[in-house]
Amino acid sequence: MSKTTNPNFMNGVPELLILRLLKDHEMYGYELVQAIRTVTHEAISLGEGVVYPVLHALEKDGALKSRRKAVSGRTRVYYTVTPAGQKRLTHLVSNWTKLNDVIASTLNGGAYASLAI
Amino acid sequence: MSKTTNPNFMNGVPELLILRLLKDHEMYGYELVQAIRTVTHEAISLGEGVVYPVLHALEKDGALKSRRKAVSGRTRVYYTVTPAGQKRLTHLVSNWTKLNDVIASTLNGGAYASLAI
DNA sequence: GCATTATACCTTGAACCACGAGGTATGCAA
DNA sequence: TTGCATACCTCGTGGTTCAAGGTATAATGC
Repeated sequence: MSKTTNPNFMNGVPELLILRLLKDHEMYGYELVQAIRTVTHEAISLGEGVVYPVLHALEKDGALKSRRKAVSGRTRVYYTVTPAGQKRLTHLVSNWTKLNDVIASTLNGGAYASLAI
Repeated sequence: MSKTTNPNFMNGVPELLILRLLKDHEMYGYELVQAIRTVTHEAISLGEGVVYPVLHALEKDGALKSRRKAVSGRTRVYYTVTPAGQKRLTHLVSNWTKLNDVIASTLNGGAYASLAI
């Protein structure tokens, strides 16, 4: 009777990164794709197929707000974080940090000592 | 033409935890399910539906070795890490650490300063 | 003596996310 | 004028994780 209560505990990292980057600067999708690559020194490389859907979902949820802006003939859609988005970001960061701590301590083996074997 | 080169960059954490725990002690599936819960202080709770398939896959890949053992009428399947599994663990840990570092530095905002804006 | 819980193994179907590939369109450089 | 970079988007696939179910034995509770 497996009783797990983690709703997909590892997911949502793209969302986390995107919210975090947008918190500092208003950005548009295409820019984000490259910013993530640059910021993570190529370690993480999210394609447009990941970024755009996340952006749309976050806006639909009220975590982001967008405005269209014409730049030299092309249209860019700039996104900014709403107060709701800010709250969501805080929550995601705290979750990630917690998760990370327990994984790190498990890898270091320290936590296992607490087990009664 | 999105060009991403991360084959599902966030996955494989259950595998990582299982290999890490088995490295210290020979364990059986049901025991692992609870060990993970205990070790992570309930932060991560992998069900049997996660653990058993991972165990089978790892054994099939030669990363684990199993032996059946009868304990008070019940049969337990104990798993140990093979040299190949040890190598795999090392690799997974290094990947996880690297990934983690870039995410952490992104969250801290330090990395963004390296962007030419 | 009987029912429930804990132990111990397992599989399966759905859900979800990330991915790659494709599609449209404009501007600029070779 | 051909190609590449910019800039937006969607869709189908695939791989993981999930909950829920199934089987069977031992121990505990009433």
